[in-house]
Amino acid sequence: MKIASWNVNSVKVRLPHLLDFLKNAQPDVVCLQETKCLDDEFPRLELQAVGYRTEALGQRAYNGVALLSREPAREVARGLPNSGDDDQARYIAATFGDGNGGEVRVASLYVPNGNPAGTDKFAYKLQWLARLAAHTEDLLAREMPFVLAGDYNVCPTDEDVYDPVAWRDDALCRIEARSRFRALVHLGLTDAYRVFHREPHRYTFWDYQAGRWNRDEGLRIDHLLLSPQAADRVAACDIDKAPRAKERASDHTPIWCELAV
DNA sequence: ATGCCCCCGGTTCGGGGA
Repeated sequence: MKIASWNVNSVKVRLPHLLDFLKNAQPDVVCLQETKCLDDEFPRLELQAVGYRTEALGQRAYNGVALLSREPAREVARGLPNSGDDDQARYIAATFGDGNGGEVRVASLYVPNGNPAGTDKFAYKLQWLARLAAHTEDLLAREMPFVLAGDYNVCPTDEDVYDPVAWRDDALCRIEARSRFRALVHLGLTDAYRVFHREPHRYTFWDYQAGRWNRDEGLRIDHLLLSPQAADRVAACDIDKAPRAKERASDHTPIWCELAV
């Protein structure tokens, strides 16, 4: 089962690139972030025409997450279970069959950016990561394969950013954000990318400004975190840089992993 | 030090992104 994650920065604008990605990468499940559209504006028919079903949690203009899949999604959860009165569209999860009698729980999540550090936005980011960790403890108790996929807006180490000094006080690199991310991972999750790639300076995001893509000056902030049962089955993981090179690209590019059945 | 670029809608600027 091939599972991909991609912050598309508007699913409507990026639809041609998304259709290309589906055709070229042939994923079974795709986790989207920053869809930036209401659910009834989601381009479901165009995706259905190439064999994908859609489960979406959107809002107007900002945020928005979705799951695309070849097989039907079951037990769809919209929003973190412990989200209280937080109505920002940042989490959707569902269970998918692996085609061999097994099942995998997949979440598409979009952690708040949190800039500038030290503001209420930063506090919201840290609180959101804490809520995600609390929910992850419940998921772990189920002892099943699951993948928490998405734009974490956290650059885990200085090896994951082109200029750690320039970014040290950014909300993506701040110690508090890294600490919350580490606490999440240390519950027992595995960073799928680092199972297969140990080299530093591999990125999933390149800012639109200042020619960052052309200089390969980016950050690794999109992650696939695996439960122990999923980590035992992971057969491959990589970043697909091709979509970022296109005209009118998202500032993020897809990351994917393959779980062996 | 700031902005560069991109997307959205209350559109022709400001908010948010990261």
